[in-house]
Amino acid sequence: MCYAFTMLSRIEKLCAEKGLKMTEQRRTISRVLSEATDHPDVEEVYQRANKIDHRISIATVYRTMRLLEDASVIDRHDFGDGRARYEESREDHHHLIDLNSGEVLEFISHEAQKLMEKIAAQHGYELVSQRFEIYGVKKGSKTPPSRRR
Amino acid sequence: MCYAFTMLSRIEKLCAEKGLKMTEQRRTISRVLSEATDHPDVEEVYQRANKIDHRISIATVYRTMRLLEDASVIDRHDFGDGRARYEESREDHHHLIDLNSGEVLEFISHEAQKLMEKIAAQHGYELVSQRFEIYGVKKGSKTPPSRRR
DNA sequence: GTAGATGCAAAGTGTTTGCGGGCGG
DNA sequence: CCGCCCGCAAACACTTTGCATCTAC
Repeated sequence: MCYAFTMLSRIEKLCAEKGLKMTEQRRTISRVLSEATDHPDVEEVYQRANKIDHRISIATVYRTMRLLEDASVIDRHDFGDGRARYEESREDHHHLIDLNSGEVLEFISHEAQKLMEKIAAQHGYELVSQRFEIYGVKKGSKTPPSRRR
Repeated sequence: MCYAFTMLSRIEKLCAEKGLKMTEQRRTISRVLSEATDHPDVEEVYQRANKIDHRISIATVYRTMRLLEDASVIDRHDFGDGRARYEESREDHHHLIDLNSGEVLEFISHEAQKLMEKIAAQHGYELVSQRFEIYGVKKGSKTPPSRRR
């Protein structure tokens, strides 16, 4: 239940580190993000934040998302639909995108992690980030439709 | 040496299949694409095509890229810089993106391929496409800089 | 009190599209 | 010659930004 506490400590840590102000808008957006279990886009975050506090503009959402992303508090993803999707940062998980429903499933694969590091090393590179995404349709379903914005 | 032949046969096959016209513009764009060894974006393809035949507009490049992509003649990628990058379709290779130079290295990994199929299957999905990308910096180099458009 | 945050609307970017004219089959 | 294709410019979707105002510290 200590969502609020958990979330605040994380954000406050960020603000302390970077000397940022903890405004009402940032608090609201942070709350929305820490309560989300999906991968909302900016518009969606904006809608949810607006329900809580309608004095919030989409420009602020964009600015705050970038802020939190730069601080590594959230991760930005691009699942191929032309806009950014976000989630609180966590380690070691990847995504399986259902091309029919747009639903995003998460999975963990240590194998993948090790494989990436190995390949990076083989090429003389240091792994900074990676993308390991699977796009598929439920077994037995028909149309492997055309994605796209 | 038979670049033109190889390329034409591919495109002509596509045109035959889909009943499309082989216009001068499409021929030029196809030639540019089959000669490329990198992963040009639309602007770059446009520049190269324009050098060969300046009666070509960027709108046509966009339309042709989509056409070829839909026909699975080329693959579209998104390496996180906000625009689409293309290459002739080939199987089983993935990308390592140098975050400092933007350079894209290719590598093959059967392990990755098998891993993806396994994971998709485990979740009851049929693998349609995947993304296996490594973003890194050369070992020993400093700034793991900020990407972004 | 002041640096930094916000809201608003305008500007940017990459991409798509409606339309009249042009060209390949 | 007919229908698909092209160039042009306007429209789009998402994101960023300049400026005046407001607010957390």
